[in-house]
Amino acid sequence: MILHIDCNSFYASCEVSLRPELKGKPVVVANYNEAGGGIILALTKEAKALGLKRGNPVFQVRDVLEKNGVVVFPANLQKYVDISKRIMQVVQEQEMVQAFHRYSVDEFFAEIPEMNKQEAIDYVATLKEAIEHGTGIPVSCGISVTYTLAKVATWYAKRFAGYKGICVLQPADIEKALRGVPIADVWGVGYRSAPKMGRMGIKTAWDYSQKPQAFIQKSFRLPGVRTWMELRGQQAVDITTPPKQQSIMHSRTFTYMTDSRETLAAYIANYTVAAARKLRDQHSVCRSVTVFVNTNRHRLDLPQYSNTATVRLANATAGTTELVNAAQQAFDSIFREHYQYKRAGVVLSEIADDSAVEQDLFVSTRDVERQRRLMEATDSINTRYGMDKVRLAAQEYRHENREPADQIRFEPLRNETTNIDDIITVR
DNA sequence: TCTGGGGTCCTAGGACCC
DNA sequence: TCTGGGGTCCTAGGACCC
Repeated sequence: MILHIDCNSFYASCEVSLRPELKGKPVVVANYNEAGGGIILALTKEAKALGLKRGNPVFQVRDVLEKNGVVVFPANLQKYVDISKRIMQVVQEQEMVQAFHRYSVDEFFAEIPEMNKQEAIDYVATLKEAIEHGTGIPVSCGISVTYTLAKVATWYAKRFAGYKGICVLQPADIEKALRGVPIADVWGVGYRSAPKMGRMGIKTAWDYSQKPQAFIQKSFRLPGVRTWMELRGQQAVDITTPPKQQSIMHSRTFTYMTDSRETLAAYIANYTVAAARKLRDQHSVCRSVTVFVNTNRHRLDLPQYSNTATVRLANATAGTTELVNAAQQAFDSIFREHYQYKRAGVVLSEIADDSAVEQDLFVSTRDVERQRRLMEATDSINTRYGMDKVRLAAQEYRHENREPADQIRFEPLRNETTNIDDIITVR
């Protein structure tokens, strides 16, 4: 049987677990942005009760936030990853858990032995209690025979208080359960396919599962067939993640639009430096560098332009200077004057282990070694004294002189899991 | 004024080959 | 010049996930 564990309002729960006095209060986590906040990423149920939703731009809901004294935290991914790993530890200490996977920062899958419904509920209740006691994070659990059905079970566990956060779907329960789930809420069905399915008369997960396979194949291709099989109780999804990441991205939406080539080039350099650092931290090298730029897609009154360019390197590398050079080259090939740019980013791909670097005939091993030592030195200086204390000239740029926005109040950024100065005190 | 960031997988179609 | 039939490889873009 497949067990799915889903953390409730994960980012918000993390903040509340470190600030217990906020329990029962409306709390949201939003990504921080100097212009007045980005979008809401997670909210407690008290915040949901105020009508707030995931994805709301902060500026649109500031009145609701302020009037109700909602506590707003800036998103702190590293902290959430740390807490996620602690949850993983707790689960792995439990008996009978096999093939355990962390699917995402807030979701886990495991296999558990066959047992009857009541035994499964009792077993998972113990596990759920261990997680909540060990980390302070409330979770919902679903159990069924495939990954997709286990997620359907969790969908019920979250929605109906009667389940107390645990729902088991046995084969006999599946038809009734699928009849109650809108097709758009099924794992693997996104915002593009759901309306298309609606026009075909597919309203629920059950409707989908009853279509002929050939029809599904023709309309929704392989991913659609996998979802179809899973809903019919046959495992078709592989959730094991590749051991190494295949691409590393760093991108940002700017506070203000800019048409300046120099400013954009400096941003690109910064993003490349950040991505290269991530690459080295996982002991990898990459062979291609992709740069993209976008204008503001919400400003339909302005001319739109989006483009992307990839530069393939002669040799895989993790050296900042080489990667920045490649990124600048890619950027130069797609930059166009007179557009108001709003977003840009860098993607490193064709990633491999740094132990298996092919040697370039034309670069001496001495140069490679010097480059490696330079990266080690800059990384350790920047780790100790702060980001970008040592940087490339290409990263410099003039800050645009703009009035700071009338900002909503964010909680101070605290790193309780990684910074000794921020550690919590327990009495 | 202000609208996120980081990923994976699949496939159609172009560009080649004989 | 055009025509057919049989392939392979690559890549941009779409769709999905959190």
